[in-house]
Amino acid sequence: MINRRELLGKEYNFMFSRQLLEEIGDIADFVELKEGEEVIDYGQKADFLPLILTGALKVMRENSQGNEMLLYFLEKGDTCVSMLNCCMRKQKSEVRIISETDTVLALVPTETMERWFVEYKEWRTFLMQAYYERVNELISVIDGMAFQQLDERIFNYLKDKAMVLGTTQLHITHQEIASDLNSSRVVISRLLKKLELQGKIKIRRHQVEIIDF
DNA sequence: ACATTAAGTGATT
DNA sequence: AATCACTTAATGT
Repeated sequence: MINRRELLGKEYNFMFSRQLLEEIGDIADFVELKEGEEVIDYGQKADFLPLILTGALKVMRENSQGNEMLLYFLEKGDTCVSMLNCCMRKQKSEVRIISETDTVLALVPTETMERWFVEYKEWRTFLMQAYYERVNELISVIDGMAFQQLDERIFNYLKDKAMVLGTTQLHITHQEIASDLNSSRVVISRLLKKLELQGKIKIRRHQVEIIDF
């Protein structure tokens, strides 16, 4: 087991009172995930809400034919509000969540969460804020799909990814980009080449470096 | 040396 | 922007 209090304090000190931090530390289930491990799958139910202490998660969405794409990343200090439906209202998950990096989560049981909602103003504020941020994020996802050219989407995707990973050197294949954006490898390769010619990125095998942040 | 996987190219829809 | 068919390059066994 790890220094859970220290980890908690690091991201949530300014958000939560000492008392609430204590409660989280006592009650939440702290889990460590390796990169690529699944938090929840489509159709699953959950009875917890994850607070992200370190690392990042990616939230995926798929259609009935099994085409899957990335919705957005979640970082330390975030929580996954799309799981609120899932755990509070006993709904099945509409998304799949996977760890993008090694990650530490604090899983808060539903009942506890509901009690906190009554007892702690900061907790209400936190959830409302998280909700607000996700709605905005989703709107930009829609903008991307509806109004942007694919090359813009790729570039934004790369910048997002660089942001959550904290590096401009991304270890990624063209196929992986294609999967996340629900496109095909061939067109990704061509558009990456175009972005490179524009001086925005640098392409190496298994790697894309962002130049023009 | 051979197989596998990633990436590049031209043509077509 | 997607798909097909094919080539080339890099990497693992």
